[in-house]
Amino acid sequence: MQHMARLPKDVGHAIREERKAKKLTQKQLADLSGVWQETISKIETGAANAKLETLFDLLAALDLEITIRDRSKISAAELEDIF
Amino acid sequence: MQHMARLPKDVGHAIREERKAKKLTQKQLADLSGVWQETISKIETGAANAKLETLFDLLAALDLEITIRDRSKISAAELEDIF
DNA sequence: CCAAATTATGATTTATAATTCATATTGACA
DNA sequence: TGTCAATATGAATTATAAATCATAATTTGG
Repeated sequence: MQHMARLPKDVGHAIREERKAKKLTQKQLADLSGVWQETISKIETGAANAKLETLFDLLAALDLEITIRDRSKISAAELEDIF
Repeated sequence: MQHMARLPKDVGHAIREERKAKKLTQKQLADLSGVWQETISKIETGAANAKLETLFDLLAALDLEITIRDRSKISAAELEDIF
């Protein structure tokens, strides 16, 4: 799955979905990433405005990365249909 | 162009390239985004670990967005060749 | 090469994220 | 529905990003 994000809360949603897809609890992700469970909770619920380093720590633990691109590009949903 | 990012400094490089591609100075981007020129400089040179809100302010001003996806997906370079 | 524009750096202050601890709330399921 | 696991919340402290100002260094065009 691919997640488009334009606001911090979009990132929280993506993290939560990917964590659940990998069947991890917040505590397990905390142990894998070095980020506290409480911090993960706040990021996932949108109550936080994380730093990039924190985000990348979480993405690395979930084997994810981000790409930066024009908003006009083909949508994630369309890409999913192709690949 | 599409930029893959796994570390904060990758984000700085992407911002700088996209700003230059759009022929904007740091000051102009500052005025567009509400982020200070000094802050943009520090992010672009990798001397900063920005917050998500700051990143999204810059991306919006540059008409960019991010996507979050598995690291194993087809590479940005390959996608570029297709679209 | 000079001058102006652009970018970078450093210090200080202010705002806020992350950590830490404690505990409350919610969710899963026997 | 009672219990344990999982998640959320809140307070206090610590760490650090952003804002702000000043100015130095670098780049660019004439």
